[in-house]
Amino acid sequence: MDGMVEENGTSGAAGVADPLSSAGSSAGGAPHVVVTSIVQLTLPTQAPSAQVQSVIQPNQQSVIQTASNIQPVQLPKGNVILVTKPSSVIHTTQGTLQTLQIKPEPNTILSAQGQSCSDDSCSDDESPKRKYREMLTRRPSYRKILNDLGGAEIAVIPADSGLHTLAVSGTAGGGAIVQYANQDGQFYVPDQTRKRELRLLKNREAARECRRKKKEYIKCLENRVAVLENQNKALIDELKSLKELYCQQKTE
DNA sequence: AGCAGAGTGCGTCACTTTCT
DNA sequence: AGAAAGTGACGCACTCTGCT
Repeated sequence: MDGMVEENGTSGAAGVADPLSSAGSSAGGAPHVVVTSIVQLTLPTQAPSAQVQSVIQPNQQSVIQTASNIQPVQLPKGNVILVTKPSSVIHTTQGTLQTLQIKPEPNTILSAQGQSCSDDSCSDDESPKRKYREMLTRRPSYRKILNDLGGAEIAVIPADSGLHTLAVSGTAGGGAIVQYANQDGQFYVPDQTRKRELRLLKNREAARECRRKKKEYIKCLENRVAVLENQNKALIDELKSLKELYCQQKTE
């Protein structure tokens, strides 16, 4: 039996763009597909299942690390197989390596371009407009990614934020609210203006939060890079010493 | 000191995704 | 389906840094 790697519950997010590589470019350029997730990994020679965590890159070899503090979960059906390279490397808790041959299941959606798709959403419509839309499909939100990674907590907006203040008192913390005088000389804020101000304020807060989460996400990826670089270095060293040992035994 | 360019954060718009 | 939340892109302001 071959090993199988599945992503949990992001089947609707096929073909998402990497926020790092897509920085500064919108619709132009080929989208680089990156999905981060908790995945369920079944190894042929290991325990029935092991919970792993990874940055998965379709069309590329993917390095997957197990996280000992994560409990295995039951995954829903209809998952996305993301690792399609036969020689993807899996790091298990035991530190052993497995080379996996991964085969798409009948109901599999592959998120990388030009790969098999048997889902209803993949019709025969190959119009440029549809392709363009598919290309623009967003990756999951940073909240979702971070939740999937089981990493940093998303902070709750404090109760004394400007948003709350505005909702209660109708005064904006940031921009000015346009006021009008009625026939009695009293000032009032037109409903439309108030709605707009509220929307702008909310969006301001949302943008701030989004940037914070983006930074957190990038930090998370950078940490992962550091870990993987260390592991890579250790593996190279190990390979080197094994080679030396082999050469020694050969010459004897 | 003055200037130019890079880097960063913010507010806003437009659009997508998620929630109710 | 409509509202709310999330986010990419853009332009602007500000700071920092290296150069003259």
